[in-house]
Amino acid sequence: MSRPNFIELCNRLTVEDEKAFEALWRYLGLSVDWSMTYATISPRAQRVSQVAFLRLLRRGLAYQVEAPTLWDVDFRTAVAQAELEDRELPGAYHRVTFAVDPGPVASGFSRPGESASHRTVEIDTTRPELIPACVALVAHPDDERYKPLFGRDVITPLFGVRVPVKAHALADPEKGSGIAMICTFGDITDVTWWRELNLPVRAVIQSDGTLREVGWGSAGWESVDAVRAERYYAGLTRLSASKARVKIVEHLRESGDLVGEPRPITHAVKFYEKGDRPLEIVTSRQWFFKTIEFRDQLIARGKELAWHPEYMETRFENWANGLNGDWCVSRQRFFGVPFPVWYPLDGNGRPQHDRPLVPREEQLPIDPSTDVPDGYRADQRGTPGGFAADPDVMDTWATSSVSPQIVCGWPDDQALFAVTFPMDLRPQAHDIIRTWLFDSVLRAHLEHDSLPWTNAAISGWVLDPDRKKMSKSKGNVVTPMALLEEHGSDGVRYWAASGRPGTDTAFDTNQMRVGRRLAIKLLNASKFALAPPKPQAEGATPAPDGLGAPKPRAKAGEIIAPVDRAMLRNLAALVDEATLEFEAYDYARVLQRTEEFFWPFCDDYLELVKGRRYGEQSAEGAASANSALAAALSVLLRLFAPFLPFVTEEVWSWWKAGSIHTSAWPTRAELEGLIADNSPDRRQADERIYTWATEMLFEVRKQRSEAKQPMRVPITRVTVTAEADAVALMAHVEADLRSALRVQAFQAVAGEPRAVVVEGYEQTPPASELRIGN
RNA sequence: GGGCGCUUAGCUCAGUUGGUUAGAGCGCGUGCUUCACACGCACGAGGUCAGAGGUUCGAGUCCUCUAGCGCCCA
Repeated sequence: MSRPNFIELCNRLTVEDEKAFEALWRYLGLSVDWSMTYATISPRAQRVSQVAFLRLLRRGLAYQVEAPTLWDVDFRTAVAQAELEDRELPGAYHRVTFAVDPGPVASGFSRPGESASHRTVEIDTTRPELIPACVALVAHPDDERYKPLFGRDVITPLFGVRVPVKAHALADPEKGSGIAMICTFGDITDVTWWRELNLPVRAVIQSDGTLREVGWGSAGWESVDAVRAERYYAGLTRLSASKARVKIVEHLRESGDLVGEPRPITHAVKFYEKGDRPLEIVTSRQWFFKTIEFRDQLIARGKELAWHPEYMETRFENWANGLNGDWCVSRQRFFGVPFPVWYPLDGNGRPQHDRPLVPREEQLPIDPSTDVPDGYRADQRGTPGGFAADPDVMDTWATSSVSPQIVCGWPDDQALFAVTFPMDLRPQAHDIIRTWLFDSVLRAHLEHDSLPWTNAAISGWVLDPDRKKMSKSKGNVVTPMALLEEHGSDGVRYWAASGRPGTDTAFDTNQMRVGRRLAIKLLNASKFALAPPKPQAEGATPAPDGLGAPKPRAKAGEIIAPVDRAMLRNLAALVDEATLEFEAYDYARVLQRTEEFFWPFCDDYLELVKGRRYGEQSAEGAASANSALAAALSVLLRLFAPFLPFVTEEVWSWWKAGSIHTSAWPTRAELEGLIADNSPDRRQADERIYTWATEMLFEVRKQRSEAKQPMRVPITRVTVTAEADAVALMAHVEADLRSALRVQAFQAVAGEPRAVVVEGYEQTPPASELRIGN
């Protein structure tokens, strides 16, 4: 399949996947501007990505170099440090003998303790197949055992290559025999040693993971016995590393260079996070973005960012401190944003990598594999004196890291960019702090000398019901659409919102059911709050399953009842609290607190005002309740709207114009403004009355429950004994209580201690007594 | 090996700068068709706050150590 055809198929798949994603997000009620979606492969994203790349190139912050690079032999691509993961694998230490080259210093003269032991030296290696790639041995500078060897040469087994013995602090005296073989390249430490000790390259692993052909005795591959080296190496060519290992161990055994038997161990091996075979390190030409030299500035940016939760900043800093190289952004793949670069070909058709040809910014995006650089003709592609495209594409994070710039219109819509960048918020999970977040901070720092956003809200993971991380390979992934259909989007969102920032949340359908019940409760409470005074009145048309607007609307009026005022003021306090908590990104607490208000609101307040608002007392009393209910409902709906967007929007549509989601956030003032007198004395008095009422509800309900009397049976008389000022409160709520509790008469008596005596149920005998207070 | 987080009722979790007798939901038990809601209502049982030490008049909360779990990094 050709590269353009492959890309075309990927694009088609992308379009399909995006449809599925968008359908899911819309179903979930995600409140984004759907006109501004983008894909990181779209022309606009490619343009931003390429413009940003060329600007870094011009400033010398993007560079290419032939360098040892982490390489996945199956994906055949370079891999960034951020994409690594360690996996514990069984391996084995092979103890291998190197002969010490007598050299000029060994003149029969020996020091104490130096004897036969320094005619050979034994190293331990887990990768004997890399012996042909060995360029030195290394031990710790303070290691007395090996000090005499520093500066001398040894001869590699089988291949007879003369290599120096070096000292380096990274060599661990505790590990194996305390002296290690440096190969080009077995692991990242090899790269460090190779760089810091200025060693030559003698690479044998190719990009497909097999051993290359080697001309033993030729330049760079000198051997004390090239014929013998050739003989041992012949069978290794084109074998994979693991097969070559088996073969070379046979050879070592035969030559007597293997000491004892391999000793099995378990050790951490670096993998590409998506890969199946250990990473190799191969030398190839790659593009890098300068990162290391900005480490301190990036850490400072991390401190400047408002993290939610704050402790996530540590992860950022740890990552920045652990970086040991610039960011390799080349990927040897087809589908991705191409590097917008060509190379002139010399007379022999060889690309001149140090003289890249770049397009003008206004030409971007381009695909160098199909577009032609200025000054060339299409038929010069790949011909001597012509040009060739850079074959690589960028790391996906290289594009994702400029997503704020993509969204904010950079560099083409300066007006939009000026008002939107830096953005307010990056929401993301903690596992990609080292990639998406870190890289985005880097790019904004380099390009705009600023943060890309002011806040980072770091979420946890959704774990499976057994608290295991969901992963495609483990097969414990739960696909959301079925859930949304079963529990409703509001129910699923309720569960999701209970996960606090930074905290992993186990998948819990039970919480979804709770959320669904809350949504239904809200629907029903709304139906009541908005119902006309007489439920059976003509024109009232409640829909069968609770949907639809009851009409005509309840009659409003001045709020005169103390319990109405107290409820509204409590709600006003909740609004203040919720506003502060939202501003602190503590959304889970807003939901919790709103819910904590809502259930007692239903169970106590609604019950308390039910009779009054049905007109049992007075028109004024009913109107007061109606006004309070309407105001409370309007505010509660808006507090719940971010969590339960669908049910709140439904209820809103019954009686308000426009969408609840574009309505103003509730304020304390809009509630307290409905109340004529908010003086401290009045507040306190109303609050005492309301508390008294809820205590009476509780006491009488408790006794009715203990007496196992159904609600339909009226209570004949309740005698309340309390201190005189408490008894005085009864007058304000007695009518409400009679109705809510089905009590025919209350009698309030001044006295101590407090007691509530239920004197009888119609058609039932005994009175019971229970004390409250002390 | 280093760093971060977690450990509170059977389960999932709240618990603000230390301050009465540690809370909620689910689940559980008892009762209830009460005209918004049985996807509901009322009431109830249920906790040595992982363990040990320390600071304090006072610790779930602060400090130290230990154990277990999880993540990130070597």
